[in-house]
Amino acid sequence: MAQQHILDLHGRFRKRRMRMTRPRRTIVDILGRTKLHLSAEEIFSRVRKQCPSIGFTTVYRTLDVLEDMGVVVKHHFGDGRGRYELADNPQKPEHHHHLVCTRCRRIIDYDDFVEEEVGFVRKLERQLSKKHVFTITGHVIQFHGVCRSCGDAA
Amino acid sequence: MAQQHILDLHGRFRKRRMRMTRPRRTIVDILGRTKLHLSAEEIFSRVRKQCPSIGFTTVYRTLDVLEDMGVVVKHHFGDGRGRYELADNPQKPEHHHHLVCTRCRRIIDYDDFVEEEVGFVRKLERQLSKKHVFTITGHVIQFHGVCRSCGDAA
DNA sequence: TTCCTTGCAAAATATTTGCACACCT
DNA sequence: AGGTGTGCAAATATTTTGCAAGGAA
Repeated sequence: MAQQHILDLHGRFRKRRMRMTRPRRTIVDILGRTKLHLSAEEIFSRVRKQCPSIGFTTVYRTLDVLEDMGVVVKHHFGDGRGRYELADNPQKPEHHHHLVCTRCRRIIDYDDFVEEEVGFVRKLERQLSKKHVFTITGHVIQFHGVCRSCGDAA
Repeated sequence: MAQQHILDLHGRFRKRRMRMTRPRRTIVDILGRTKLHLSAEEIFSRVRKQCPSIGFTTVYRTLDVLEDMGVVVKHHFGDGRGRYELADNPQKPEHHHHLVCTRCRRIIDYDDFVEEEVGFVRKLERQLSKKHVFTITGHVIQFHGVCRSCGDAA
């Protein structure tokens, strides 16, 4: 819950003339308590445990809103459904690059070589942006393959 | 059609105990004639112009097979549908990194700074692979933002 | 009290599967 | 002939929308 104060959700919602409601609080809370990248369905099932009256639709709508506000980040890892994480999760580094296991679908957030990588990406963005007259607002960097457990099992 | 000989589809299918059929030929042909990243539906609609009897299901099944064979690459650009391109398209460089316009959904294949980028990615892959005991088989690198036309219009 | 939010049911999208028939080799 | 490939319809899976009722400020 503490993080909710840090995030100042209430204030951020108010600025948008939006209300702080139980579903919204619950969803942010759940995202703040996991290191995983949850799908809407996974979030829904956890939400129901805390508050069975909340519907699936609300989960989707809330995630959209939170994404819009920059509170959550939505990812696509190639399994056909969106996955969400808190943009600023106290449990994770602020580096949204991933290793994606194509067997078990596990996602590993890596935080190695971040500085080199960030430096490289920034430079590349500057160059591409200029050359293609393209305003870059974000990027996706993923490495796909087989994780240790799946590799061992093989 | 010429490329079909280059690709030696017939032989590659035979090796898998699979047959060279009209739908398969047609779909590869269509992918070989465009620089775009077509969705299954877009491919289907082009297929029908050449051969109206081919069904949607066949398009999906064929694309799966071709992906499996390494003839086509499937991409996800965040709009909820898969998009396909020939892995070795004579019309495009062999570099599957993209700029994705979040307004008009246009995809720009860039081929600038490829050498630096490939070098960097290889190095990163080696390091990550070792550190996380993860066998890397591929990667996704995309930059999202607003393309020139959409930016001008704004 | 205002009007933002929500839940439910239904719709919209995207993709997959079962099955009988058609077609390569 | 024999097994692979295909079309159609139906099933899945995921996400979105209409609308009346509920709830935060």
